[in-house]
Amino acid sequence: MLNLYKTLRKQLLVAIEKTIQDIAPSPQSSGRALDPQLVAASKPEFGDFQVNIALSLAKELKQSPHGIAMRIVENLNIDQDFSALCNAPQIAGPGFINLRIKNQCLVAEIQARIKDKRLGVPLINSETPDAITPTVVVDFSSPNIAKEMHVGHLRSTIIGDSLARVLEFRGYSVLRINHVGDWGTQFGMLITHLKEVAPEALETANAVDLGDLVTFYREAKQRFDTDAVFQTTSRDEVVKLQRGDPLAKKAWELLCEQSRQEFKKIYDYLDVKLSERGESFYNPYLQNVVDDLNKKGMLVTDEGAKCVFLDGMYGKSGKPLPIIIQKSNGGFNYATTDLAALRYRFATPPEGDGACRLIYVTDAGQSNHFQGVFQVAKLANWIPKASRVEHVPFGLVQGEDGKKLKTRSGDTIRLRDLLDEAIDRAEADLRRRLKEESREETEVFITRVSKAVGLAAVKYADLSQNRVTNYQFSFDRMLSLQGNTAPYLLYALVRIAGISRKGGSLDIQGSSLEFKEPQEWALIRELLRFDETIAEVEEELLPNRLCNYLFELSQVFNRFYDQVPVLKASQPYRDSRLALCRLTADTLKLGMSLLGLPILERM
RNA sequence: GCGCCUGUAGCUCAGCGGAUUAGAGCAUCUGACUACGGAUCAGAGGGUCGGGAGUUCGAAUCUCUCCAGGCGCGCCA
Repeated sequence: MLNLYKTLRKQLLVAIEKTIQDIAPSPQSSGRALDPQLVAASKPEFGDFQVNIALSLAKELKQSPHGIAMRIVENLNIDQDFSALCNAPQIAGPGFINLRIKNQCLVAEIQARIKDKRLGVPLINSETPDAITPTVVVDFSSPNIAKEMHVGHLRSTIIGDSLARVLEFRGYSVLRINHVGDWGTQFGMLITHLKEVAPEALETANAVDLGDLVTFYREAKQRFDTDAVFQTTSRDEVVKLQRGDPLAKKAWELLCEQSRQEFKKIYDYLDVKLSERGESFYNPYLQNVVDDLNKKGMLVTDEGAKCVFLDGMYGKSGKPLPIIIQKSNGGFNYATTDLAALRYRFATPPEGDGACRLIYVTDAGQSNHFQGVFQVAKLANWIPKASRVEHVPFGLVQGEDGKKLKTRSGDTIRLRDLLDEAIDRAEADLRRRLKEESREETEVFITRVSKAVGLAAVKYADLSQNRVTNYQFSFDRMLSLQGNTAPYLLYALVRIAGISRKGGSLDIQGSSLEFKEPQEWALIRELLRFDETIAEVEEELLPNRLCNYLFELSQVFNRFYDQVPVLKASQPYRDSRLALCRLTADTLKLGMSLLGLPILERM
């Protein structure tokens, strides 16, 4: 109902302006930015929208809020366009103005949706088709080379993918960047260690498999933490790599390629598309970061490292906390890379992405880091005007014990295993159900449905929570097929497909719709909320808002389905109800596809 | 110690500064299959929105403070 909202807002502004002039005519009071405080009604019985401005104007105009509300309503009633849109406004409580959209307008909206594949969601450039398509960078997933993806990567991957899908649907040119960890000290560690224990891995492709690499990595990490000599050798190895040493580079390429193959399997499985552009990509730009910061006088050499000190950032013992741009041995680290990446993403093509918005989907533990990086970028004037840089943090994945699942010490659930188990459980559940209902289905059907249900359940469990909070990882909860879960949404879809199979054509033109049941009107209102939900997700980058909406839509639909007959109804109700079914299915399908969830007709 | 985040029903969580009953789901209890798939629907019980203060006509929501938990805090990313 975004377009109705906009229209109403305009009409309200006129009426409020007039009201202010009536009560307290003054040159200052006109022409300023007024907020009509038009919001969705807090309860269905209050209508569709409520206007709250009378209460805040009361003090300023020294009149009762109720009186002001009455005058606003009078002025609204003069407007014939308004009267065509809304029933007579009601004043409630101290001075709220309740608005209810006329039924015929709601029906017209529904008719428009039936013909609109975008279901009311406008394209970003729909009003200015000649404008350049704005580019948004979504930086997500970003596993580390030589490590296996674990449940922590799942959050970044799924959330990032969903945000990218929403932005793409809105018409942005989205760069899905996989900022893989392929360039840090970890590499020095690994190469140094492999030189000793498995030199063939550095010369021959696929000499060891990823599982072994993970073990080597773990060993290397342990040596790094305990052995000072190994530490220095490792760091120097990184510097060699960063300076382009051919042997180090060759070893590095082999390791990357091996990991890449493994990552791809997971991404294909999850139906996630990404462009790999790891940290190493920005290597040629690192020195510039140092030089430019130096020119701007922002660098301080401290204990041999080149640092930026920011106001208000202190470490353990109250000492100012630096952001290290170049290490004492000449190497660069992640702040430098992130700064180089930020510049590249804003820079105009071809030597940059020309983005207007940067979105980083990483765990909340990196909040401080990004805050620092963004602040340095701001001070250095590297963030163009009218552009946005956002860290999209998400909480930890905790074990049943409430503690963080360790990523480096080894006790991690492999992502692949998690997904497989989800699918296995979905399959067992499906087979049990088939037996109970004496249904016969082919193995192909069972495999396909289990995979879709399992993966959808895992994804949805993650997406449906506010990403900021930690979440306790639990197979049982994740895979539960009851309540606010993917299977519930899928089931609503399956029911509609069932109606269609039983002879209800969903190919409705919707030229003569007629509704009479409250369950129909509730469903209509719910369907029309889709566009504002998408707008919200685009702005706040919270996919759980879309999940909530789809769940509520499914609930409202199930109520309608349960209480209002469709196929047995007489015309014109039968076709009108079929139109609602069709629109519900379209909305669910589109919404679920924006979450990256698979869709089924039968389950 | 400092910084960031979180604290809402037994459990998992929604909640856009607004209306005498703060919402879902799970779990518990009670109903509904001669029905378009019951993986559903109707209903019940269950809350000092961590504590306190402040701003406001109005606070779960904004500010401050305290308490509890999580994460981070110099050359890992």
